[in-house]
Amino acid sequence: MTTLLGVPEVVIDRLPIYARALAMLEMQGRQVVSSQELGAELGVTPAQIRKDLSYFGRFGKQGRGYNVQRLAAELKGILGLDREWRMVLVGVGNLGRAILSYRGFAEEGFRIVAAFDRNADTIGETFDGVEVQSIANLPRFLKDNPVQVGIVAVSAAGAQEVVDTLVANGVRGILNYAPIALHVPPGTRAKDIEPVLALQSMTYYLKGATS
Amino acid sequence: MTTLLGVPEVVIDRLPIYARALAMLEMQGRQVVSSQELGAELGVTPAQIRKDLSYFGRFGKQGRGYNVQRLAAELKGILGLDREWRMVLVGVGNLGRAILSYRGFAEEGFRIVAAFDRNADTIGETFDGVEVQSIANLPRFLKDNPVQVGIVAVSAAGAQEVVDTLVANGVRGILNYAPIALHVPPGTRAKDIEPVLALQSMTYYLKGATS
DNA sequence: CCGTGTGAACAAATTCACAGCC
DNA sequence: GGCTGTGAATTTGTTCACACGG
Repeated sequence: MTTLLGVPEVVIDRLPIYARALAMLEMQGRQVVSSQELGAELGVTPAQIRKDLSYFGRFGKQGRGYNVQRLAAELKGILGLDREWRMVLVGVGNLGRAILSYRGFAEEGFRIVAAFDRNADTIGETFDGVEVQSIANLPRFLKDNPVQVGIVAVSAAGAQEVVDTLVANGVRGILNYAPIALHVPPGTRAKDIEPVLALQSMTYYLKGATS
Repeated sequence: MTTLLGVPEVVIDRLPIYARALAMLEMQGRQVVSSQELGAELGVTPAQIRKDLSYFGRFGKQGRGYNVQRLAAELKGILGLDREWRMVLVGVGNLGRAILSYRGFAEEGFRIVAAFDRNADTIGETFDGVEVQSIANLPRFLKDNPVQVGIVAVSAAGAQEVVDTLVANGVRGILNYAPIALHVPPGTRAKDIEPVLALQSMTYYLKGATS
């Protein structure tokens, strides 16, 4: 039981995985689950689940396990998933359009409220109900509208400048699809979505295999 | 200096980041770089870079640093990026189509050689030069063609079955876009691409912020 | 004098193992 | 008897600090 501010980031990164599994169990009508079962499902040790949860409280009952509905709700609360989050997308090329059409964000309460691009051909067009604005409008938009997360889907060359604009206008969460290491000030969170990097480390292990 | 088989996975996961930065420096015509500079660029300590590299050899020169071209080539060799990798895509919905149209894979030597879906309306259509086949063809295709990686872009409900088919037919690398924890046997590598999970842990830190 | 490579020191994360409660 | 919650033990990963070569 450490102070709330001191929860290791690896723990925080696992909580959404637990939350997702619990939501699934909840849908299946499951009432109770043990750390044993949850761990088997997720490929995690039961002790790790119990330890992770212990940072935030005592949610289980000895001899029984965890109430699925209760724990699911607790985790949502801890993570801040009991509210809607507003995001802007910057970069509406191929990748940006795919992001706009992806239903998974909205389903989990992450709403893309505006999209920006610098390409004159794209500005003014509408994709999945979002009209693309000039990137010149981005600072004003951020001043006038609450936005918590910026999705960066521009090229590596343009990404840092976009991030600087987002950060300068109060956006403290960045979801980065550009293939570059971003620089963000303390207090800002950036997460990289990098399928190519994932493949490039996987190949190390596949090298030795047949085929 | 540990045995090659014992390199920690976290180290392997960082190598592609180094490789990418070095490729960039190389394009800029840079000859030499120190762990200091590289670390500043990537937000990593110089000691960590040196330690990571020391698992594989001695690539630097005291007092000088690393030859950019040489180190870039070494890392590519270590990771197995000096060859082409063949992948199949399973699931050609919205997400699958976005993956097919993504140029980033091919640019780094990862080629999607076939795509499969179970939806009769989609089978036979062509996206970005790849014709969609019935998922019933998947086992035969894998027997007849060398494929190292399977990209899973089906729903959570269908993902495990797809993975089982891939694994049963010799695919040892899985790039998973489905929002579920997969079960794979030892010797198989699975990596999850999960933008929603990334957002859901980010919100923990954003909760307290203004706006 | 600069920067690598690396044991040694340290810090972080995971797992163990068991007391306590249902 | 079953399973949580948690200190203690262990393992894993990171950083230090310096001998050595250029």
